[in-house]
Amino acid sequence: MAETGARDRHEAIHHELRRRICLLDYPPGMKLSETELAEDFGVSRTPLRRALARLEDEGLLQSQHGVGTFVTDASLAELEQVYQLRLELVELTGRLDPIPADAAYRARFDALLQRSADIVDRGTARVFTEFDIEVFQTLLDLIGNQPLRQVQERLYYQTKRIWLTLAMQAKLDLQEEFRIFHHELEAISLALDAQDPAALAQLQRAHISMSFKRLQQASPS
Amino acid sequence: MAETGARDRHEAIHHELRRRICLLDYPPGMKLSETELAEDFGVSRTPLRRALARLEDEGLLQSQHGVGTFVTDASLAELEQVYQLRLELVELTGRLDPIPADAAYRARFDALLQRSADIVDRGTARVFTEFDIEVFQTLLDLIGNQPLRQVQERLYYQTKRIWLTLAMQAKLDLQEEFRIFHHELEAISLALDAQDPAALAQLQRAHISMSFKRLQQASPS
DNA sequence: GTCAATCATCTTGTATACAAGTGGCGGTGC
DNA sequence: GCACCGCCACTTGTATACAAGATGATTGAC
Repeated sequence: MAETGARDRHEAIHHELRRRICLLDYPPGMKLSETELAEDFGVSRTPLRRALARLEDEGLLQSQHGVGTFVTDASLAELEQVYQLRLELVELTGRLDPIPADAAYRARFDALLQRSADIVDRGTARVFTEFDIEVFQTLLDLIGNQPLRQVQERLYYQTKRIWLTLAMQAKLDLQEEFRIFHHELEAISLALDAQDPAALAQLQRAHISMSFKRLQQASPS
Repeated sequence: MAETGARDRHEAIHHELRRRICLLDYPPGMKLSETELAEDFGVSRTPLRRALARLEDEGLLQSQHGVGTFVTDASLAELEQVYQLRLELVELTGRLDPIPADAAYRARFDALLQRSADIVDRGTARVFTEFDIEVFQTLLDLIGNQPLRQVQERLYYQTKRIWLTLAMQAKLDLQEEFRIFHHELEAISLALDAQDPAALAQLQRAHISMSFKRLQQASPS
């Protein structure tokens, strides 16, 4: 833990902003004010700008001198390559140093599975997205290859906004989406019990692929 | 081209520092001075620190409050996961939107092939590394999937230092390394002529794999 | 002599003042 | 009425002063 403490602060701001962008609190095209954000987080512009710079490197923001800092678009067409890469990478998570799930992890995942059932009954698009992020972060812990884990995380946040965007435009059948996701979690739970990381990865790949197909159908091509 | 001009300056500094780290001008463990670097580039610490922050995110630097900014180690053991991931990713470059090589590109590559022959005769470890970077950048232009290209570039600079480190410790047979690399370029040239991106990717994968094996044998495990 | 505490000096991290740049608003000439 | 020019408010980018932190030397007590 050679962390300086400052690094933690940067990470916290970066994570929070990334979360807000992903949940469309800051929708695509929105102009962000550096001074306002700095006040929100109780820091000056300097450390805040470090977080903004990283988000810009990650493709979630774009700054223009003298104009403003804007949330980037999340169009399916532009992010199709990201989706295709995600498909391949998630399959790699089953082959490159997969971390076996112990009893504690399975208990943790079962808790998620329980909550998933609730969401099917009385969930909203936003609650579902928050839950999806939590599930994703949990599944990241099974990736032993650290650089692969980092890339996966980056690509996830680039593409996840699309689902919520279409969902809020009522282009998606939420009940159907919730039900499919719950089914995916049940399948993953089986793969965890079977201690078969490759199968787990292929399950995820299949669902990402199908989700992408549904988004394509819902999106005005 | 909405680039503000400032972005270009950041990129230039980032690229130059990355190059110096990769070529061991700044060897692992070296302490970098922000003020000195700022003077070198003719800017203040503020924009320089943005480049340093990005290099830290990319794993090439590490800063400690009150102590200094240090070049990270490039041990084969720690970067084995990066190598394994590179193996898989380079294979993907042949499947995800590969860009066919036109006549102009083949001419460009042939020029590299010519220079490669010279290096076999009278090259040094450093000249070879500079050339390797140039070849790598050229091959990047065949990757149509942009996020894949970005990840490839990041991982390359993380691992490339290892070769030069071992080479300067006289742990590698330079003549053999040069000869093998020239052979790889000849094979790649054939794949370009054959317009077979998948074969090209597999050739690269094979050579990365063999290079990794040689590094493992040369490294004191 | 040895140990410990304090201070000097260096580093990175932060806050703030200022420069560079953009866009809009209004005045002005016609 | 309309086109054009200049000014002004606002934003991001940069430079600089200052705070926080760490290391090593130095000085003092014992």
